[in-house]
Amino acid sequence: MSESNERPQLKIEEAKDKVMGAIAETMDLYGVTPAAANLYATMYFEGQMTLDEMRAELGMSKPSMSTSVRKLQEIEMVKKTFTRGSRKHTYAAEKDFFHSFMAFYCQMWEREVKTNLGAIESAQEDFVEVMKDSSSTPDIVAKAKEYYDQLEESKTYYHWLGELAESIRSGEIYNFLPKDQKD
Amino acid sequence: MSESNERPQLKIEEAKDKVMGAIAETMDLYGVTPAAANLYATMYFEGQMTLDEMRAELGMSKPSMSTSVRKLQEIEMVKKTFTRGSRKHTYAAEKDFFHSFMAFYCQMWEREVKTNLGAIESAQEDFVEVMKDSSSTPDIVAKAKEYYDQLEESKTYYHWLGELAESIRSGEIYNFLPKDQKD
DNA sequence: AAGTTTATTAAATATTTATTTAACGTTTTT
DNA sequence: AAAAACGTTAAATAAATATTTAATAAACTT
Repeated sequence: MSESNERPQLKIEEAKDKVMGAIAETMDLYGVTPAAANLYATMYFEGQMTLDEMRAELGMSKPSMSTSVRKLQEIEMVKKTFTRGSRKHTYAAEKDFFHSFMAFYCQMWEREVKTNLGAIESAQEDFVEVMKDSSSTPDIVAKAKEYYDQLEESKTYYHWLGELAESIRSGEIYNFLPKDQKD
Repeated sequence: MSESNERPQLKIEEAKDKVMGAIAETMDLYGVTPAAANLYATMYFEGQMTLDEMRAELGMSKPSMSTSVRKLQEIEMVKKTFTRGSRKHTYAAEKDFFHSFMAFYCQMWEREVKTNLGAIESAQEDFVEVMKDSSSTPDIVAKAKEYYDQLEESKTYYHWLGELAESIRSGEIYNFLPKDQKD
């Protein structure tokens, strides 16, 4: 690094830091650890990296990098890259935010739909049984019906959420909201 | 509570518990504490509640209820209700999940767009300056341009995310994905 | 096959976050 | 005006989570 390009070089680093800071700051929203957030922010401006390079860059332990990378792979924000000749594994940041958005939210929403809809269906069966049970007093039956209806109403939401996830996975959503919309 | 309705009554409680469990379990996705998650799950099957009733129901401290309620109000999953005659504040769960979805995600995405887009704009200005700087070597300029372009590309995503939030806030999204879609 | 490099797992530690107890301020009631 | 009820804030404790060091396992090289 020569003396004449030090100032611009510094400016580049500062500019990168601004963006990296913002990314790391908003990534808590994605439920990742600070280490993983910083790692992604770093990788966003790098090509592929090895665990050792990550550790050197962030000044953290290798297992921490290993764990963080795995977490980031789970939500598809980092992908493994193949590098012939090197024994070290290499990874690269997924830079297409549309892809990350899809992977993260669809996974999350699908889990929510599955878990809650499952519980709702099961509970509704119970409420029906209570309503049919001859030992239920009228006010018990009324309560059961009230809860049943409340759950039935909520199913509309979970179906919608599932549809939303599906339309994002399929890309159909972009017919409604184009990627390159200018306004 | 008479002896004859104990079985159905128990069944109702068990059915509620299933749904409450699922709600509490998936609410970690919304970044709330376990106390807040359990509180919302409880309130979902109740009408309005006072802090003391919450504490009694969950067996937790009053400040914990106070904090949890405030957090849930922030993401609009609980709203304050007016009860004339009582000095105690009363709160009720927002049972319209569409509303909660909107409040939570739009707030989150708008924060992300604002923070990251702000940093990106600022960084891009820096990269432009580096490119115009006569003391920058050709490879420095090339690097600056590369980063500039990468950021420019990413702006498409943030604009899209902002649009998505807007269409959810306005309800326009339901033209594309109707609430009551059956399939 | 032995030795070396790399990644992962396990156990221990450090840090952060959630929760509680205690204190405070505000509002209402008498 | 004094006392009581209620909610919130502050400090302390408890619990959970992230991170590290140390140990293990797997893959490659010679």
